[in-house]
This record gives sequence, C-alpha cells and structure tokens, in this order.
Amino acid sequence: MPDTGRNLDQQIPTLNDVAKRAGVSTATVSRCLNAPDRVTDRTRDRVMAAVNALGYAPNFGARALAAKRTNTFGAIIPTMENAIFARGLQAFQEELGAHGITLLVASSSYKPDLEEEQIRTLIARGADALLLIGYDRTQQTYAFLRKRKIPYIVAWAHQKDHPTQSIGFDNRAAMQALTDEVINLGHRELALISAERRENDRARERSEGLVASMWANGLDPKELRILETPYSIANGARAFERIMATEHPPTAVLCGNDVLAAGALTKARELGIRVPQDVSITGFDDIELASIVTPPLTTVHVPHRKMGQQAAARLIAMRNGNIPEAGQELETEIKWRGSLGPAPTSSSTA
Amino acid sequence: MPDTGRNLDQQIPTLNDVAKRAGVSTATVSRCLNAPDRVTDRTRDRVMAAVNALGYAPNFGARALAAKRTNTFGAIIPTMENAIFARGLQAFQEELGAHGITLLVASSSYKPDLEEEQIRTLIARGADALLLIGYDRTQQTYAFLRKRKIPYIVAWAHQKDHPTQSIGFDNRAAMQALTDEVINLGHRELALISAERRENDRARERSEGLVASMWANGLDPKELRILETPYSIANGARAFERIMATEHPPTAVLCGNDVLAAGALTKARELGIRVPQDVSITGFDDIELASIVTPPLTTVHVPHRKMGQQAAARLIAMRNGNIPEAGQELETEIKWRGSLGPAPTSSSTA
DNA sequence: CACCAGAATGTAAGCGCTTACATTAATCCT
DNA sequence: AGGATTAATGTAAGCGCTTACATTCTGGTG
Repeated sequence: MPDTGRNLDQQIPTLNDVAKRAGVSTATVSRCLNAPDRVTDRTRDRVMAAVNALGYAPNFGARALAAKRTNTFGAIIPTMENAIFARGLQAFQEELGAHGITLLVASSSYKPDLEEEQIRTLIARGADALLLIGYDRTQQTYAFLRKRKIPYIVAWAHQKDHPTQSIGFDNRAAMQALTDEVINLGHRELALISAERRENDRARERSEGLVASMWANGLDPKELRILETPYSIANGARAFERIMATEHPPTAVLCGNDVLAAGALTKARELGIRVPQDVSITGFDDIELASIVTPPLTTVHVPHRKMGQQAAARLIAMRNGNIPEAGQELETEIKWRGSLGPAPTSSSTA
Repeated sequence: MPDTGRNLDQQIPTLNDVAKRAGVSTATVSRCLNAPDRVTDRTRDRVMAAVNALGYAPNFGARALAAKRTNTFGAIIPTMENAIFARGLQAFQEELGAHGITLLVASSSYKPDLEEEQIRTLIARGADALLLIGYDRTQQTYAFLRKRKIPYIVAWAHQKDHPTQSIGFDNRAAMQALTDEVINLGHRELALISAERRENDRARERSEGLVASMWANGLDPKELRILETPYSIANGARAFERIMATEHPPTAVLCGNDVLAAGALTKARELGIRVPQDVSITGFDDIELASIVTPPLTTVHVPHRKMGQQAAARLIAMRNGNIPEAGQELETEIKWRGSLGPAPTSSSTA
C-alpha cells in the first residue's frame, strides 16, 4: 500500500484547498470570507459549499500575521473563582461584542509574575488592547506594555493623580466613608479582614481608608486588628473565628470584600454570635452574594456593569487612536442592609 | 528632520530585530527561546539582553503557523456569571498548567449557535483540544469537530450509552435519587424550577429524573408544576414567588440548580415563608453558595474539582494520541443540609 | 600540526493567510 | 458597435516564525 504523497484525511483544510475545490483563486475565497459583497453570488455559493464540505475554518494565526489586526481584546483578572469580576467582565464582553471584538480572558491568581506572563501570552496572541485590574504591577511590566504600545486600561481602581488610563472608583475614599458610618453607630473596637495587601493596591487602599477614618474620628488605628487572608468564603470564616476568639473581640468587623464577609457571617451563625446585635459585619463590592446571605450585607456598592461597559468603550477608542483625557472615576455608594447595626451598649460575648 | 525609511519606534520588534541587535541569526534567537541548551551561554546572554532591550515577545500566530502546535486548549462554558463552572474550570486549568498547556476560555451564554462560533474561534486560534459542557449541540457542530479531528470531551454530563467521550455524572439518576428522598419525607405536592430545557441536556435530564421518581413512587407527574427560567438568583426568586402564589402551593420546591434555589430561599424569607417548616427547597450542584445561605441548601453534591482535573488528564491523553476507552461516570451524593424537611402535616400558607 | 567528530551557528524554505496590483469580464454610453 | 468604465477575479509578495540542512567553529587525537 504505497503512500503516494500526503495523507488527505489527516490534513486540515486550508484556504488553498477550498480554492481548488471551488475552482477559484485563494484571493477570491479570502474575499468571500472577509468582504462577501465584493464577489458574485454564484461564486460565493460555490465557495461556501466548498467551505462547508471541507469543514474549513480560517487559521487565525495566519490571518493575524497577514492582516496585522485581530479584533481581539484581552482581559486579565485576578481570579475566576468568585464572582467579584464576573458582572463587570460580562458587561465588558457585551460591549466588545457589539463592536465585533472577541474577548480573551486569562486569570493571574493574584500573582504579578503570572500576570506578566499572561500579558505576554495575550499580546503574542494578537490582542489589540488589554483590560487590567488595579495598578499594582512591576515597572518591568509597565515598561513592556509601553514599549509595545499596547493600549490598556486599569479597572476596579482609580487614583486621581495617576498617569495610567483607568476607570474605577476610589477604594480608599469608599472604605473611609463606610468606616465613618460604622464609627457613627458607636463602634470603637474595629477589626479588618483584608485580602493580602502586598501586591494588591485595592486591598491596600481600602485598609488605608479605614485607618484614615479612625484618625479622623479620633480613634487610634493602632488598636485596629487586621487579618490578612486570600479571598474565599472559608478564609473569611476562619479569620472571623480567630478575631472573635481574642480577649476583647471587636464590635464591628469590616471586610475587604463581600466574599470574606459572607464567610464571617456564616461563621458567626455557627458560633451563635448574633449579627448585628453582638457584632456588625460589613462587606465591599456588593456582589449578588451580599443580598442573599442572612442578614444581608451592608456593603459598598460598586457599579460593576457600568465600569465594564465604559472600560470597553474607552479601550475601543484608544485602539482607534483616540486618547481619552484622564481616567474616569465612578461613584460608589453605601448599601445599607441588615449586617451593620449600632454598637452593643452593655458587655458582650455569646 | 528627514525621516529615512521605517519609523523605528512604531515597530513591534520581531525575531529578526532581536537577531540583528544581538548580531546572530534568527535561527539562533529562536533556539535561545525554545531550546536554550542548544546554544552557548555567552550567545544566550547576548540574545536575552536584546530581547529585553527591545521588549520582544514572540508572535504566537507566526509561531503556531511555523511549528504546527500551540499547547493551548480551549474551554467553552455556558456562562461565567455564576459559579457553577468556576471550580471545575479552575481545576481543569491547574491540571493543564502542570503540563505546560495554556487555557483559553470562552462563554456561549447557553446559545448553541454562539457555542459553535466560539468553537470555531478557538480552533482557529490553534486550540489543540476542547472542553465542552453537556451533549446538546447541533449535528453540524459535531460534524465540524469530527472533520477537524479535534480532540474534545464533554463534561458536566455523562450518559452511559453515548458514543461521545465524556466525563461527568448522571444528572437524571441524581435528581431521581434526590426526589426519592423528598417524597420519602412525605411530600406529595412538588414543583420544579428548572433552567430552560430546550437546548440544555443537563436541565432536561434533571427534570426527567424528577418525573421518573414520581412515577416510581406512585405520584402522577401531571401534577408537577414546572417553571422554566434562565439561571440567576433573581429569576429563581421570581419563579418561586409565582409558584407559591398559586392556589395549592407545593410543599417542596426542587430547583434545577443552587443558584435558582438560593433565589427561592431569599424570596421565601421575604414572603415570610419558613423553610423547611412551610416549604422545603432543594438545589443541585453544591456550589459554595449552597452552604452559606440560610438555611443551608440540601442539594446534590457534584465533584467539580475531580471532574475538571480528570477532564484535563483525559484530554491531554487524547491530544497525545491515546484514545481512552469509554467516558467516565463520577459519583454524586446528596448533601443533607437544612432546607429540606418533612412535609408539613396540617394545612398550609403563611 | 593536520584531521575529525561534534557542537554552535547560519541559510533559506515554507506555514496559511491578506492584499496591492495586474488581468479579464461585464456593463454602459454615444 | 467600439471604447471606456467598472466589477470580478487572479497573481504573487510578504507577515514572523521554526527547522531541515549546510556551514563554520571548537577542541581532541594520533
């Protein structure tokens, strides 16, 4: 059984195969696919038949190589595990889709070096522009981005004076405002369950906002107990347990994020600690979770969809060569629900 | 200021640029990047310096084109909005990562035609293999997959006799088992809040399992009230409200999914309906959400991580030319929590 | 010191596509 | 009907990379 030449059915069909089968040139096939109206109906039908018969799908790499544009944007988010970024990303995707742009998503697991790797991957794959979360990344990464002249935008954070194009909110101010309310309600013993702040500017800003509020209200931030732990419900629960096991448990536990707060809440119930009678708990982000736990979480509402949608709009503008002026700050607002109440008057402990 | 020739700083650096700058050939640069030990230390250092100075990143498309492999797998999930697929996907990704494979994720919004488009997109982008959710897709899509000889695996579902390679569980049997328990507890008036079953085999199987259980237990499935609605907490709440507003409200509301069940639960609290005293509610999937709502959900536990991990292992084997025998069925188990209780004995309505 | 194996490097041919430009076919005017 | 437009199609040159093969260096050996 002499194998004369290539093994046909192992072959992925190429433009050339389609062209041969349809009896036209490769250019015509290409036009059929990219500019159908520049081709006769008859020809188009013939070509399309060949495309289907062969199960042809254009090779993206080759196309990008030849055409020098991909209509693909990339987004690198810290995690897909919880819903923090889901809604915003969905809106981002929808807006892109409306403009015929495909979105590629990668996650960095909150690791800067992994993030840089993902950035390179996405760029190598031809991403025309990038959505990044927060400001924290190495100078090296920023330098790379600049050198490549890739349009990118930072979301989920916004610092007024920062040169980087961004769309988000003032994490610091938002947390400060929330803390003000907590203190207003008579709480003096505060604790914070935060995400790891080392390489997470949002977590850092939030904790700074809390401290700022304490200063402003005449409380000594040294008294503030802070526990750092990666985002997850279980970690939130664990942290809460440790905090409440101390000699003078706080009357209010602020959490850097709704996920952590949900964990704290569950653990409270488990321990028989009443929320908010015995201790108040607050979150941040206002993801869906916040409104379905018991009691529902008092938290900072973040305009996820708006942020995603506008990030897309801006990024598209940037890709098209329009440099929007500064970044944009979105408003947050405190969402009052049941988990925050006045500080208990008498003693404590369940 | 005569601009002689190309504008250097607008140029994306290529292999060639690196080669020139390092004073070597492109082949050597390529080797530095792909097989560092086939090159002198001295040369490698020089090349790497050039790479960094230029901010060079290889063009993936060109590389794939030349090398004919990408080490990239794709996954198309119905939605990123809720956590149903998050944990499994994370495990999938981790396992791939351990083998040096990059994962590209796309979402189809539960739309078969969008899914087909995404499949084409991912294949065009060079995906070596694909993870798909459930069996439901057009013959055309399957034909395309077959023609392209792309290894793919179906997850989150498993039907014994089905020829398609899959890893998952028996949605039908699991739901039937759960319903058996519900009926055992004395419930006779059942309702189901399901995802749309039209193009979702998992939802369909689950509802069939429920019906089967009713038959088996001498109940008439005609009495079963079914409400279909897209997955979301809000929709679950709405559906629950409508169901409970009927003349003879059921004593147990089974939900096709934890997200729907969480919605039902919240609405119940809102309406002052006690769970499980007045009505029992069950979920499916056992996502994190299930254990933090109040009361925690009795649900079907699905081995998400195991599924993701094994899907990856199988897919890698398939890509390497090993055809695993049949698909694999994973066990589910009923997770007893507080939301399911005995049927109320007396009358009803809050 | 001439010779040679083996390592290091260079040369150049594509990979599958788009697109500027050249060619041919169809259409319209006068 | 003939020539000028315009539309449809074809030709062929790359896009940035890998890799088979050719060439040039090494450093031992006899």
